[in-house]
Parts: sequence; C-alpha cells; structure tokens
Amino acid sequence: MQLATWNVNSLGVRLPHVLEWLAEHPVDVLALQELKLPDEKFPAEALREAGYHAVWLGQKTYNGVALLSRAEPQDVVRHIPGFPDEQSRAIAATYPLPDGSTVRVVGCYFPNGQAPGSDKFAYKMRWLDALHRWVQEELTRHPQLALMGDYNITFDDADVWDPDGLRETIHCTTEERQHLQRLVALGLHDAHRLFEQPPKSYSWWDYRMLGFQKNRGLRIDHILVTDALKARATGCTIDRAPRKKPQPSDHAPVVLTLG
DNA sequence: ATGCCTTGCTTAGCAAGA
Repeated sequence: MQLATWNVNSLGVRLPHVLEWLAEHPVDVLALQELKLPDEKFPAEALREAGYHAVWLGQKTYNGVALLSRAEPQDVVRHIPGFPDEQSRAIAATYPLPDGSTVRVVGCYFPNGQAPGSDKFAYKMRWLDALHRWVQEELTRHPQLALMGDYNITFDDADVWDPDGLRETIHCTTEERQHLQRLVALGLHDAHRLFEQPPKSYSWWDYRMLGFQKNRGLRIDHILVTDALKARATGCTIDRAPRKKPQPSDHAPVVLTLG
C-alpha cells in the first residue's frame, strides 16, 4: 500500500510523465498539485485507462489539485470548508485499506507566499490558519489520515541547500515553520523523518542555474501522517528519477509505503 | 542581480512560480 504526492507543474504538459511514472510505480493514491488546467480539461479518460479513479479541483492557468486512486474515492471535499477561496488548492477523499479500515487523504497545494511582508504572504498565513482548523476537525473522524502535497515550507535547515543564504526568505521563515509545527502539534509526523534518508534530500530544484545537477534544492513536498499511520509506515522516499527526464516538473514525487 | 528556466495566456512580453 503506497501513497504519493507530486507537484507536476502543469498536468497538460506532464501527463505523459505521470502515466509513465504510474506504470512503474502503481501507487494506491497519488496526490497531484499545480494542474494548471480548468476542470473541463482534466484528462480523466487517460487516467481511467491507466487504471485510476480521479477527483479533481481545477483552475485555469494556476493551481489545481487532484487525487488519483486505484480504489473508488468516498466523501470527497473540495476547498477548505469555511474558507472561500478563488484559488484551487485543497481536496480530500477517503479510501479503503486491505484490512477493512480506511485512510483519509488530504491533498494540498500550499500558497507560495512570494516574500515575507507581501500580500501573498499574508494570504499564505490566512490559508494556513484555515487548513489547521480543517485538519483538526478531520482528525476527530479519521484516525488514519495523511496530509500531503506541496507545502512550500521547509521544516528546518536540513531541508535547505543553502540555509544561511536563504535564512528567513520565503519557504524558510520562522513564521511559516511555526505554522508547520502547529500542524505537527495536531498529532502528525513528517513521514520522511521517520526513516533514515540520504543527506541533502530535497523534493524541488530550481529550473535555473543547473539547480538539480548541483543539488541546490529544497524539501518542501511533505507527507504528514497520524500516529495510526506512523505505526504502519515502512518507508518514505523521494523519487528523483522523473526530475532527470527531459522536460521535467521542477518537483519530484514523494512516496510513503504502509504495511 | 534587475536574471538565470518553465508554463500559460496570448501571439511578444508578462505574471507567477520557489
């Protein structure tokens, strides 16, 4: 049983990569971010042919999230309830597990935030507040929950290729990291850190300046899990292989394996 | 560094990403 998350930076461009990756890695649930296409252009048929159900929340040009799954999704929620948002950033669904229990999957594309002090940063903070309230409420009903996606926040310096040069810049500010810790304090665990990882493990690399080749990256794509899922987790990896292909997304998939 | 890439929208140059 595997859950994965991947910011594809345009599903229109990256659909072949997604299909190839799923053929090699037939995960049970794949959360996608940055679809960059409206609902009516979502490639549901191609994904169905690949054996995947899909639920999605599209948006023209920007944002957009989806959940692909082997099993049929239940109790689908689009957008953070009680947080009217013109930007399509959140989707949730429930899936059956082989033992008869269920897993609640919340897939999110957190706002970038641009720079501390900007309007976009203020929106990021409001969005994070709303997400916290929503996840807290979801946890009352779902002991097995995974919150995964492009968080656009690093946990600490170990997630940053140049922590001194990027100190208190976007993705690395104390304020953003405090929000991330508030989510953790709800009783969640960073799945990546549950396991031994290679040094300098990142999930995003800038397209410019040979960022990937020099491993100048950030770990900003995360899977947070509840105690019950932590107990079942047997591995969590970042798959750098798709980042090496021609015309890649700037993000790599993150994969959680559950026993 | 004011950009460096990439994408979408619109059709050459922005906006936005991170």
